[in-house]
Amino acid sequence: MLNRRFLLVKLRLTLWVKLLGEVEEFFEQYLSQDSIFSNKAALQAQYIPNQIVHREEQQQQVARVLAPVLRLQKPSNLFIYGKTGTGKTLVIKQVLQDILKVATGRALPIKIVYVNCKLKHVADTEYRLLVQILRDFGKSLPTTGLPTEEVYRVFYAALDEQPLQLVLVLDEIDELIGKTGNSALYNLTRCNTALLKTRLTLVGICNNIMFTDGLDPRIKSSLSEEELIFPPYNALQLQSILQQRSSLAFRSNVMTQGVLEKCAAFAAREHGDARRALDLLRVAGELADRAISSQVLIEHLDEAEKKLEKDHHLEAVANQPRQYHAVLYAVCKLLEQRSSIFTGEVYSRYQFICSSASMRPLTQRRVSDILGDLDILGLVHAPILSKGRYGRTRQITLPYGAEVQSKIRSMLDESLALQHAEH
DNA sequence: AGGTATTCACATGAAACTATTCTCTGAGTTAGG
DNA sequence: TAACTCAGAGAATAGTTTCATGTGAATACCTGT
Repeated sequence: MLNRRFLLVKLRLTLWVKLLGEVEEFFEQYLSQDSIFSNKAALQAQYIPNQIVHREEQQQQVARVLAPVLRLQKPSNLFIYGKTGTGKTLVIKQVLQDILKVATGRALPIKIVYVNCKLKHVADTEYRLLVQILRDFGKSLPTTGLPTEEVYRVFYAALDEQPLQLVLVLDEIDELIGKTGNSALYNLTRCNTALLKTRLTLVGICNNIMFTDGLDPRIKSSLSEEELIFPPYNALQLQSILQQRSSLAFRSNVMTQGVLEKCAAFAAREHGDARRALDLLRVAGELADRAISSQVLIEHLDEAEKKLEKDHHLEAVANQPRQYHAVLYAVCKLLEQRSSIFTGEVYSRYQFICSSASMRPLTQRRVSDILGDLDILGLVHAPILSKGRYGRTRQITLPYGAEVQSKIRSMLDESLALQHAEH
């Protein structure tokens, strides 16, 4: 008995030492090879390059609209539309940076506040938005508990402490409206009537061009005194953007023929999203680096595309609450047997799963919403289908391959910790 | 044959409710002079 | 008497439930030829 144990321990130890040897060897090799990156940050979304290619015109226009601020006159409010990855945020940040540079040089009382309204629990409600802005003024307020009026009082007081030209940039403003309705924007657009010394200029950025349709016309007219649309990049433009960034990010001669072209083509297919193109290139670079290759090859790019898609799905699933997991699990289980299913079936399976995971089941109304949410997240495909006399429901399928599916299923298994096997 | 009424199985909207997190306020308690 | 503690009220917010209404096309039924 003791002998056997000894042998087992010895075996484990040798395995470990062997593994250690391999890992060590990998590290040695990794270090001996120079990284193919020279400045990886240049491929990240936050990076602001010195020159923004294919957006010169928009840059000029934004600058022209906001220029009066330097003469301490209030510029028109500006509204910017454009799909994700069309350079809206980049352009506005660049222009504001320049304005600030000139202003600080001449000690002009100009302040710029940038808020991303999408950030959950940070600036996605009227209250939180104000608190977030106030933080820029060095005032900290509780995250809850105060009446909104009180927060406004502090807000006005802080803004009016001394004469100031304030430019407030609200990125992804549609998120704010979606959640809180018109009131937040209405109050902000009317801010200038309540302020004595300070002038507030609003710059709204939004991905959804249809967004203003549901907006109160009064807000709409005051918010979009000037409008600017950012068109998507085409494949050629994406290519030159990638060219610019890759020359900053990678060492010379790292790119093989055709990688940038293919990368641009991938992204152009998805409505010209430059952010996605850069992500793709970065991941391809990382994969090449990890494989201790001295060049980024087409294979790395293909692999990167798969990895990005898989990571995107897995991350999205991991971030969902438990009830969403239960619904998704019901969908996965039912789709093991059939190619498409309907809401009612999902609900009854979901109830069963809830009982085996000892969770209190939600109502069908709520589950219907959850299915809609999962559809928006791209975790299920659930278009509404009318079956004539047999009713109207969602036809649900899964939009990803078997490999991702099984990963997701095991992730859900773990999260739900189902006691009795759910077959 | 062609028209229109019905029917199904949910989708969708609105309002109300619940639970959580947090601040503010004032009453009660305690410690120190 | 000042400092501290603690419960209760009030507010914002997220997540749900309840109730009511809407929806689109297959099918059933009716009408006129």
